[in-house]
Amino acid sequence: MPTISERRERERAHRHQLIITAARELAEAEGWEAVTTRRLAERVEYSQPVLYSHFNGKDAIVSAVALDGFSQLAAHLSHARQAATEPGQAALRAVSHAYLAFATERPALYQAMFILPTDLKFASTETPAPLRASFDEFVNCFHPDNERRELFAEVIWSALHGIAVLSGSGRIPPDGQEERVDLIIAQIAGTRQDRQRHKRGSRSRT
Amino acid sequence: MPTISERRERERAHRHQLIITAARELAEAEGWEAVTTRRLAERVEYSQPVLYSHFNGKDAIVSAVALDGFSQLAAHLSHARQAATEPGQAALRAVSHAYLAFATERPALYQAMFILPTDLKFASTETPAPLRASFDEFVNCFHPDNERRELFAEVIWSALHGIAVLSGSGRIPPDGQEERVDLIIAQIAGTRQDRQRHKRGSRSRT
DNA sequence: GACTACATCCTAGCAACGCTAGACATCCTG
DNA sequence: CAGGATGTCTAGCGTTGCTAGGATGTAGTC
Repeated sequence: MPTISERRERERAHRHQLIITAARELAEAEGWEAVTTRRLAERVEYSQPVLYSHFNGKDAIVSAVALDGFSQLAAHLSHARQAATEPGQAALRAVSHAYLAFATERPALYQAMFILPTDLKFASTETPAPLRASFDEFVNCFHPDNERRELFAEVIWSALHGIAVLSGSGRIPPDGQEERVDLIIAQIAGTRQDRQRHKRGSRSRT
Repeated sequence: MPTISERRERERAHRHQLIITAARELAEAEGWEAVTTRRLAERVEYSQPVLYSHFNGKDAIVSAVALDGFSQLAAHLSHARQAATEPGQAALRAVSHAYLAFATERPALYQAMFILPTDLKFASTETPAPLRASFDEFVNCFHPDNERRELFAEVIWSALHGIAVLSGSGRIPPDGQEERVDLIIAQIAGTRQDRQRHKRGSRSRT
């Protein structure tokens, strides 16, 4: 067993993660426009080319940060959902608030996940697990018998994302978030959803 | 009467608009990453510095394109709303579909309006008229007596924006848009609003 | 009509960007 | 201890947004 190259591989993996966290921290401290390959290299105390031995380019680094972010988001949402006193609407409310809290408290990370161009594959067979896990937190707020729970999850997610990004960029007033979320949940996950159950087949989502 | 400098001012205004449309056309043809100051200057057949005599920088050019876009969007939505056979939910449905159609058919323009960094002031006293006009198209789908019509409009807009941007970037499957919009409208503007009536003393139909 | 004053526009260049080739150093292997 | 592979850095390429300073042409005055 080549224990010697194992150590190298370990060090390499460690440095890989170091780059990712350095990029995230730099972005969270000064914004993504401040994350240049030079400054990032300086921060990890290596020269620029080592970045390219780990990632295909800057976009790949952003993608790695985003993927990390999805893991954190999935954990965050999962925690909120399981902390809810009861499933159903209460869980959905908890997850939704957790989602918006994540978006507002970590804007740079959220930006990497949803706004900056990344290489991540969404909604396909090669979708990374953390992405799917985050999405499933919404899906699992609905009853398994609900054939349209994925559709509901998509819509909820979209609405929350819209609220997050529009208020984050000042397109809608930043205050009153609470009110909007409450309205969405009341309308989407209110009693109506029970009536939907007997209708319509589901769409396919990979 | 300084007819001589008037002509200059006219020519200058004409060139101003020329730059804006050239930027938009270039973005729509090859994407915003292809819109560089050099290529744009070449396209309007002037040198780079003239761009800076019209705009403070590239962001200002993008902002001007975005502002133009909001005028088009407002007209587009207004047309759809007034073409609706009846006000209320039908109008909201028409406006929503028109909004998503605009977003998908003119992705580059939509990107300038909502994703790229711009200097535009939203949701403030100095909000440009076209922005407010676009927003009001949603507001006007609800009955004036509805005290929460602005809130409803914000939520509808947010949800639509979320759908547009998430599917546009492949975060959710691009097909099934129709279904999502239908769901949102049904849930937001559907029968549930009747329940709001006895709760808040208002009704949302136009 | 010549001269000054001014506005307009372009050539040339700066610093910073993402990215890469090739030289240099380091380490394991035989 | 040599040889080769591996890893890292220096240096530089092409492009970006943006700007200084000179050239060119126009307008106004004697």
